[in-house]
Amino acid sequence: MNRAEKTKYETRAKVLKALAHPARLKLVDVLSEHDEVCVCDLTDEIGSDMSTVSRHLAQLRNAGIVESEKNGQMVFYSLRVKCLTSLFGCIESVLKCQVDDQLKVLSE
Amino acid sequence: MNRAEKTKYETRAKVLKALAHPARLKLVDVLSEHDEVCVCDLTDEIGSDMSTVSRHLAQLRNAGIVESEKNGQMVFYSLRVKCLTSLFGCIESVLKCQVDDQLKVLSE
DNA sequence: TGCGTGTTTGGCCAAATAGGTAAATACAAG
DNA sequence: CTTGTATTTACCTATTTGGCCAAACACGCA
Repeated sequence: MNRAEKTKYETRAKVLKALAHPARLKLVDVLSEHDEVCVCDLTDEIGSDMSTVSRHLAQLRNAGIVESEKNGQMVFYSLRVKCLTSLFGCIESVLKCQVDDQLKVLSE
Repeated sequence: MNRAEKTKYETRAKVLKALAHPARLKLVDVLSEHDEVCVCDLTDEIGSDMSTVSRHLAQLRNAGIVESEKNGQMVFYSLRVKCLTSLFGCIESVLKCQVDDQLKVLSE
């Protein structure tokens, strides 16, 4: 891998890494169903400490997946990318393959 | 998050985690351009130790993204999922947003 | 059987990640 | 200015990850 290629895959990996955590996937899911959600509400959805949720959100923001806007003493997060549905569709098809494997093994 | 929801996001995260590494993204890219590739050739492409590449491939296989078949003393890997192009398209659009941000900052 | 090659695995270490508590910051209201 | 609420950050600890080397395996071939 040369320099350019390396950075290409590194930047892609950075985005995927930001998504590769159950709590952050849930956050993206919740945000895809609402326009803007404050950290306190997201904290309720996740069920972890608010500091933990805040850090997860910061990771998503660093990756360019969400953006935040302050309003009074609250911070509202929203999705920046709308294509995540197709992405999750792909993930699901990977999972479907796995299920098929299971069934295949059981029927042998 | 209840039990069912939790496992749902955990399984999804597992797939994303398997993809979230530059070397593994490169592997997927190479495999998407060929039918079957042996570990030795993939090792040349990545430029790491063969043991390292082997472990990366094992992770992709555990996630259901690739499959392997032994032929003689060589092991050939191939992609199981064909929709990864659309997935990478989505990643690229996230990256494009980031570039737009950069330009916006520079023009201010 | 023994040798050479391709692949995987075990052991180890350095670095990154996740999550909690507590402290710091920001803002609104009195 | 002080108090209370929302959010982020600092610090600490436990766990996971990535990578290399060496050893183990698996197979083809003499």
